[in-house]
Amino acid sequence: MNNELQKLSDSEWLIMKACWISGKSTARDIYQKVVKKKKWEYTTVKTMLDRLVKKEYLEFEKLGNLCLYTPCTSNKSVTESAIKNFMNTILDHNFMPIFLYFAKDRKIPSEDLESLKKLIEEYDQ
Amino acid sequence: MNNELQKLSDSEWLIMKACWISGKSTARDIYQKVVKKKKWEYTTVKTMLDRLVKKEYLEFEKLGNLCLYTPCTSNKSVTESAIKNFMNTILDHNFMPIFLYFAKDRKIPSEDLESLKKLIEEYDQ
DNA sequence: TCTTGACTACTACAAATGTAGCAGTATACT
DNA sequence: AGTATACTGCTACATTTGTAGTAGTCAAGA
Repeated sequence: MNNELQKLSDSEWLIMKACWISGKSTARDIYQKVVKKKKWEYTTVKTMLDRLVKKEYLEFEKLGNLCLYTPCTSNKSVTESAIKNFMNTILDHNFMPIFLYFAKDRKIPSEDLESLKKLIEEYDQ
Repeated sequence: MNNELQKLSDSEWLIMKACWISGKSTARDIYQKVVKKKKWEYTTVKTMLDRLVKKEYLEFEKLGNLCLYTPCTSNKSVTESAIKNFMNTILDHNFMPIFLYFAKDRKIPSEDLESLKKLIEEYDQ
């Protein structure tokens, strides 16, 4: 479900990540997480939260005079459609450039390598 | 070099792909390729070409009254930085979601699988 | 040479995005 | 109770993106 969501901008991704980590949170909570990465004003974060509600990535709720925001999309499914879109519009379903990038990236945790090998085995039989 | 280029939008990607395939081309050439995928007006394509010149992805040249556009960026390097940005802002350098997506995608050409295996071998020694 | 069509240069305009500011109200401290 | 704070709701405004339209010019055919 939740299929036809509008795309997220890079900035909105940053906000959503904080929301997914925190679960139901006040604007200030999210602000405090996010400001460590980006020097945004509180109201900037607030604006983006409200836009994410409008885009139906977050649910909105009031507790007294506080605004609470809760993710109503999962990180997993949103990430998946981001990948799908990326493979579609940028890479034309060609995985090689990613694999090359992966292979060149010397910072890869070796568990990733292991998982990948396992996936290939499975896929391969 | 050519490092700090502005990001391309999805639509601009479509145009750039046509440009990379065609090399130096007139606006009409590009339009004819692109219109098969997107029902854009000629002037829409023209506008995007001009924006891509401004963004320094294309070089501009006149031949008589014709406008010629030539890529001055390589598909490879632009793709690479798109991947970099994607890994950065969306996936936090975690390759697993891509691999999972790859593994689930039953339409993968088996050469891709082979190449991936080879890459892993190399990386793994 | 007049007309028609192709091309370009320039302009347009709404929606999305980045980035807040401000005024008003609710709270909490003195 | 009065004052300083914290929050919210609303507004703002420049830039980027999507998507053209139009007027003027050049070239080719009648």
